[in-house]
Parts: sequence; C-alpha cells; structure tokens
Amino acid sequence: MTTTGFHSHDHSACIAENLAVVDACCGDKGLKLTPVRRRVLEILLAQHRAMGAYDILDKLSAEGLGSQPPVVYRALDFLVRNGFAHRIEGLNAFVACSLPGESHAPAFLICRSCEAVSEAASDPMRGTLGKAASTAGFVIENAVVEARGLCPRCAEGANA
Amino acid sequence: MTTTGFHSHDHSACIAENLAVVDACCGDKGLKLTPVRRRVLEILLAQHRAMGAYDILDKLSAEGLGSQPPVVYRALDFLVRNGFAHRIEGLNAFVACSLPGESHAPAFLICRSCEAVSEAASDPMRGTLGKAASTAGFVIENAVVEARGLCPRCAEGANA
DNA sequence: TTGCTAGATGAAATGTTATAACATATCAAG
DNA sequence: CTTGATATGTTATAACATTTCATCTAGCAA
Repeated sequence: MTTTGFHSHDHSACIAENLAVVDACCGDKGLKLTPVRRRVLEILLAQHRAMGAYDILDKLSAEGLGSQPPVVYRALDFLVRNGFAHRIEGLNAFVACSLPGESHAPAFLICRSCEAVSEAASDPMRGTLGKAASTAGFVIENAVVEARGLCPRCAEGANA
Repeated sequence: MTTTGFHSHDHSACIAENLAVVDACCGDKGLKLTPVRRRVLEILLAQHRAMGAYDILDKLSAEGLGSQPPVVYRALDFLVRNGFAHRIEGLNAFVACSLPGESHAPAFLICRSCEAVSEAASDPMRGTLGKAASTAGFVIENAVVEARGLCPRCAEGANA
C-alpha cells in the first residue's frame, strides 16, 4: 500500500521527479506539455493539496500566462485526461497525481482540517462495491473514492 | 448485499412506503417534515435518479412552493443531514435515500447512460481504503464512494 | 515555398451550482 | 402577549464550468 502526501520529504526533488516522469511520458505518447500545461502542473505539485480552478487561474494570470477560465480548465482537462492530475469531486478541486504514468484507480484521503490530499491505490471492483455491482448486474467503468477525515498531523493537534 | 433502483417494482408503493418511514422517523426525532421539505423529497422519490437542485427548484416554483435557490438548498440540506436523501458529488446532484432510517455508509452505482442511481451499503473502513488510511495514520470520518458505469438495462442496449 | 490541417491559445460571454445576508412568518413555551 | 427557536421568502452574489468564435503555431504535403 503506497500512500503519499502526509509524510515530510524533499519537496523540490519530489516536484522535479514528478515533472521528469510527466515529460518522459508525454514524449512517449506524443503529448505536448505546453507552457500553460506545465505551469499548471507545477502549481499543483507545489502543494499536496487540492486547489480550485480559480486559485490556479489567479496564479497563472499573475504570471501573464492567460487570464480566462478556459485557459486553466483546458490545461486541467489535459492533465486529468492523461493521468497527471486528478479531480477531487467532493471539493470541486484538483490535485497533482502522485504516481504519474502508473495505471490509475486512485482513492483519496482528504484532511478536512488542512486540506492535504493523499493518494492511495484502490481497486473498486473488489470488496463490497464489486459485489454489489455484480449482484445488481451493473458494469463499473470507474469509481470515485474519497475519504475525508483528519491527517496524522491534524489528528494530533485536535487531541491536544 | 441490498441494492435498489435498477429492478422494476411498484413505484407508487415504493414512494408511499418511503414517505411513511420518513414521517415516522421525523416523529421519533422531533424533526419537522414541512411542506417544502416533503415536496422536495417526493420529487426526488418520483425517480430513482439524481436531480440537480435547479431541476427541483423548477418543479417547486411551478407549484408555488418557493422559487429561489435557498429554498431548495435548505430543504435538501435538511433531507441530507437527516439521511433521507444523499448528495451525489460526481454529478452535483441529489437522490432520495433508498433506506431511510437505517445507518448510513452508502455507496452508489450511477448509470452514465440513463442516470439511474442505485444505493448499496458500503464499509469504507474495510478493504484497501481502510488499510491505506491506517498505514498513513489517517482517521476516516466519512467516505464518498460513487461508481459509474452502465446499469443492466443500458448495458444490454449498448450490446445490441 | 506555399498552403493545408490539427491542435493549442486568447478572449468575451454565458451557463450552472451554491451561499451570504437580511427580512419575515410561524409556532410552541413561558 | 412576549420570547425564542425554527423555517421561509427574497435579493444579491460567490464559486465553478462551458460555449463560442477568432487567431496562432507546428508539422507536413504538394
């Protein structure tokens, strides 16, 4: 079980490595990581938290990289479609993917206090949900799994 | 494993029974099922599908029961808080609860074709997600589990 | 080189979902 | 009949997302 996001780490290396993987992946697949797309990914990577599209847009436009909603939504769409970022439905917000290039059935642990987001592998077809689906004759194509609660740091703070 | 919503049934009885349970439940807990709240629940019960707040609002206002967004959002808030309805995050929409009065950790099967929604019991603390959380030291308070795909009827149609 | 094509971007307007803020009504308890 | 609590009505606006159309650029074929 790999989860990332709640433990401390060399964050600039983490960003650099993620970007390198995405770069390579785009090269392989003939995808273009244009300046806007790259910058949006960098903004997301700068924090292991969910950001709203308009928060990202504020940053972008401060840098002169486009100032209208479609600019950021198009970039996010590219990143999400290609698995470099994920949408958090429960927050109407976005996070960088922790495992770009890997196959994806992500589940999220979202801290309600600090809004940090951690990504875990999941397997929606198994367990209760899979059974319910097969009983009902339902064909699962994808699943949203988002747990909310307290991250280790905030849980500790809450007890104090 | 109980799932509801995809099989055919006596729908007017299904509505009546659900309302009766909710009525009783409100009586027990001293909650008021006012006309607006009751009507919103009826509108949701009329179909085993997710409806947007503004769709509901249209119906309400056609009947003279309040015509502004807060009216419907407040009614939905009441219904969701008390477990008589659920919010579907992936659709920004709402469904009536299939098992009002029961304890709740619902998971949803949502047909992308006809938008029918079926509710299943889930147990987010178990399985992959629970393991990931305990490994990370994350305390889950609640979870959103929404599977999208094709319901039996639509799956059959798609194969034809 | 020219010109075609597809994908990416810029910009304006609009659509959709949700809440803030404040006023009013209703009703049961004292 | 006042008070306090809860529910509603109403206006305005915040927050999130898409449509539309024009323009630009890279890659490529004639």
